[in-house]
Amino acid sequence: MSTADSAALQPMVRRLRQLGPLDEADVAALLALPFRRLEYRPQEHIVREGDSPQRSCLLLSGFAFRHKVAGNGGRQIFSIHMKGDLADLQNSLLGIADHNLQALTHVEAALIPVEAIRDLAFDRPAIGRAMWTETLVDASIFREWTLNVGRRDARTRMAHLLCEFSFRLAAAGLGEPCRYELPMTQEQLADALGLTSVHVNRTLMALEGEGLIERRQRAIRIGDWPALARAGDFDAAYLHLREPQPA
Amino acid sequence: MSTADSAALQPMVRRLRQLGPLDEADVAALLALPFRRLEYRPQEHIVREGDSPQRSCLLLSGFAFRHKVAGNGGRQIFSIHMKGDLADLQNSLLGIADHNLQALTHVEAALIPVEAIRDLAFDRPAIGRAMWTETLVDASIFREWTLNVGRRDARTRMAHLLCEFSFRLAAAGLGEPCRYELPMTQEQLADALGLTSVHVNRTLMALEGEGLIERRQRAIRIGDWPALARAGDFDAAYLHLREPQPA
DNA sequence: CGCCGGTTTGAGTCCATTCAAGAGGAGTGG
DNA sequence: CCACTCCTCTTGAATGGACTCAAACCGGCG
Repeated sequence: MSTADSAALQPMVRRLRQLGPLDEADVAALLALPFRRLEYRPQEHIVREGDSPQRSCLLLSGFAFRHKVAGNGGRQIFSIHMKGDLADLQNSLLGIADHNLQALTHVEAALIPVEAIRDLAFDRPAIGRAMWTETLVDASIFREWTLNVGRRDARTRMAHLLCEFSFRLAAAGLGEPCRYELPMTQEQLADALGLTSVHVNRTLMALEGEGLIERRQRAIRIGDWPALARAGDFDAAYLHLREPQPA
Repeated sequence: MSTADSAALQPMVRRLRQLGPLDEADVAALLALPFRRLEYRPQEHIVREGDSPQRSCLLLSGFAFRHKVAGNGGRQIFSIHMKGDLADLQNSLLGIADHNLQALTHVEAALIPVEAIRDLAFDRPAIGRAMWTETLVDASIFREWTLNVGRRDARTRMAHLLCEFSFRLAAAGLGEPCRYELPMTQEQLADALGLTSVHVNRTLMALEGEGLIERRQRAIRIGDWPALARAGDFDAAYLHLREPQPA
């Protein structure tokens, strides 16, 4: 456990400040949290369903995803996490993990003891409020994904995901909204959208054919943001961000 | 605003105690919360997407549901709420509602000012923790529903919903787990499962044909709980309850 | 060079949808 | 008490969006 390089936790401060105001003492307390740095390789599990983790995971770089596997073998991805996200904050309160958290790319993480998080959340109301809000925004994203999977067709789902990802990358300070690297295989996209990888492929080809996006490998370029947002039935309200909307 | 009949808030205490330990002072503080009683008729909106509600809604009797409507007109229901649930606790922290809360049946509710809830949550850690946990369990249910809609076939989805409902009714102290009144039309079931009402009907008929359930109007009898749970790929872990499993 | 994971494409199938019509039940008003 | 209406449930037939199976292609890498 180390508090040496406390500036390492800066991405968390940035993220929490999007969710609620923090004063300097709050920030200092956050940066003083004890943590342990750890790296994960692509596909490596960070938390497994059934675990009782004693640390919560802050992402410092790379991408991770949460998912669950149904009895028939089907996998459903619930969310993609990026720099600054407290990807399993819920495990600080719920004793037992009800789903998996897995690295999507190479990941650098800071693991923070759950008691330290809990104590801080209840000692400093502004921090507690921001953290609680973080989990509420998570829930809002889950609802939107349920709507996506339950009531939208493949084309709309795909466009919606591309918009969300663009939006959140920009909010996390990771590059321009209209040109980014999608860190997922088409099979992983399928598991996020409730489709098969074959159909994801056809859908991407179709979106490209319509001129809504361009692709080179996994690099995405959004030609016409408003058009893609329309195609994806995308309204960023559910992300509860205060950042200005991209282009 | 009244604190007269403070025993009215008892169902909330019962529910929060399933989520975390509360001492007598906590319970007294909860029961002393100011609130206003209000009734809603079936289909009446309690909170609308875009609202900024100043009260949170505790259900005293009846059922309510949360949902959102996609651009194509499709509606997705995210959860069903019952006696004791704080159905829009999230609106105490997020300024603006991102989805609708609507009465399913006739509803009696206690509306509690959001500042009173926030103050209590941060003054009394045990209460704050239980409330935060309530929203985390909500999120867990959303994830399970995403999995349901994204990766399970109609039969499995339907069986899963029947199991969840049975389970939660029992936990809320509303009757036996194997015989209950499902307070939804088949169209509402369809919107919860990401199906059409026609297919919901065929699916229910099929489940009945297999002998997994019996129906009379909307009354459901579960003949063989373990069999239905198997058919529904149901594992109650995601509800994070401590109650004993029914039969 | 040859493997390997990921992507692309084709053809046939199926689960759920759509469209449509009829039956059942509860409530209302004459 | 019956006729009428409205809503929900039920059933049938045809359609379609996404799936399955399978093969070929591609780029990166040892």
